[in-house]
Amino acid sequence: MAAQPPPAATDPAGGSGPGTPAGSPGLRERKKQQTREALIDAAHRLFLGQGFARTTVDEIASAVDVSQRTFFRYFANKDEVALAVLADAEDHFIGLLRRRPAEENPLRAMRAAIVESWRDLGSPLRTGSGSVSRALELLQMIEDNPTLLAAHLRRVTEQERVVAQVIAAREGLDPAEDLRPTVIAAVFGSVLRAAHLSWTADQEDTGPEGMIALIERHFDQLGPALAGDWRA
Amino acid sequence: MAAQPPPAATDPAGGSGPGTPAGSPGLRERKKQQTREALIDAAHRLFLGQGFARTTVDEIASAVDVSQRTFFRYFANKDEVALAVLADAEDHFIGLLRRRPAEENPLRAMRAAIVESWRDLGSPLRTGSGSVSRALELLQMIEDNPTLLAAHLRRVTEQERVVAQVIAAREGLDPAEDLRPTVIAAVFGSVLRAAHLSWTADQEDTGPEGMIALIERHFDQLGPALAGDWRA
DNA sequence: GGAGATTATGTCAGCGACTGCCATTCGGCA
DNA sequence: TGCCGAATGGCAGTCGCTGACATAATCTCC
Repeated sequence: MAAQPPPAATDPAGGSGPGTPAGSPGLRERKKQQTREALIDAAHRLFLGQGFARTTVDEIASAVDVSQRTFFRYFANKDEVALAVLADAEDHFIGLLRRRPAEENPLRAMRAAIVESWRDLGSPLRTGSGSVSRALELLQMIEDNPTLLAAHLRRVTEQERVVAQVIAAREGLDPAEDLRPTVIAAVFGSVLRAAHLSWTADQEDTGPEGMIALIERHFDQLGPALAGDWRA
Repeated sequence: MAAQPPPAATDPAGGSGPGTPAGSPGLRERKKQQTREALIDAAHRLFLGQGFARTTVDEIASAVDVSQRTFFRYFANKDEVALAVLADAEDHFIGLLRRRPAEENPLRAMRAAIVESWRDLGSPLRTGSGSVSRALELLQMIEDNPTLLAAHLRRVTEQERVVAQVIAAREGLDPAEDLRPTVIAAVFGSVLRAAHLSWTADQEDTGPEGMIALIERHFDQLGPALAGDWRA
């Protein structure tokens, strides 16, 4: 959904070439991944150091020693490089959701998948140690920057559409007919966002366990919140 | 929340001057409102006619015969002029929500307020007849434009925060302590957005009643969607 | 291992959004 | 009428982003 170079005009990355049997990526492919990651890295360093708005694309590009034009062939805009790692994490989550057992009801499946997803983010498997604390810094930065926040929310919304499709498929429903998948996906997104907000508000609990606990707390409020009289 | 000139640097509009006892707005004030509305009008005409991206700020400004610089004193960016009328409608909704009777439970209050709000939009009271069909065109345009959609979602999210505060106040709760207001506000936002999407998808039902019916249908799916097994 | 087809990269020119600065004009008010 | 503050205009400049074309690197196949 977002792991690759994306909306850029000529798409420098993209699946391993036509001839390559997907066995080994090939030199060209490896180089592309390399520059992509270098760009993300440099961008994050600069963003966190001097702020998103005060960092120009030229700075990022020359930090990696490529032209500005090349930067824009990897990322459609400045926002995208900032949100790239989150986008990757979201893709990972979707994969996990798809693999949840079919017997689980939708809400349980989503909850389990998101928890798994944060666990994985904390494990040493992921590239770049300290992904979790970096994620926190990123979320903080996003929350502080209107432009970034807008772009992030758009991404998240798009992801909700995908979640709705997955849920509908699991239950054998047509999303155009039955509103429940869409509604439940939206509700799920809401709970997540509320949890993210809490996480960035409290500066404590930076580990993945802290986030997981927060997510579960918010999930647990869903029933009570929807129940009739709160003062009862 | 967004009815006035906003985040612009020097804020050309703003409450009636210091000396003015708020009785009559004064010429200066009237002129400002006038240019503001003229800008919004011209912008919408151009956007709907030739597309958002293909309309330059210069075009909008010269259509109203003001300088580009002046445009940016009224609106912080091109997005804002496109979303201005929606922002006003949202403010109206918040006002209605505040006036709902205290006995209603939160979800009922929100549902009633949003329905009222759309009714009002359809009534001849509002400026510019055909506000509703214009709203539909706007939502369509927003949905088709990534940048606009992002900006819109940010606005909507900000509004959710306000809704959560209002709900918390109604129930005498502290939003920092009790997660329920935040969660329910988010859920409400989700339902609305899902309804908006349906509205722009189906091209029929352009009247306010069509939208109201859609909103209620989505609300009604909330319970079933959250209930355990969908196949039961 | 080299010719030729692909594809990534660099360079350049240009548009459009947005901002700071200063001069000018206009409405409010004594 | 004349002063004050606020709104406007004009201008120069930065930055994000794009199209077009030339160059250089990789890949493919013989």
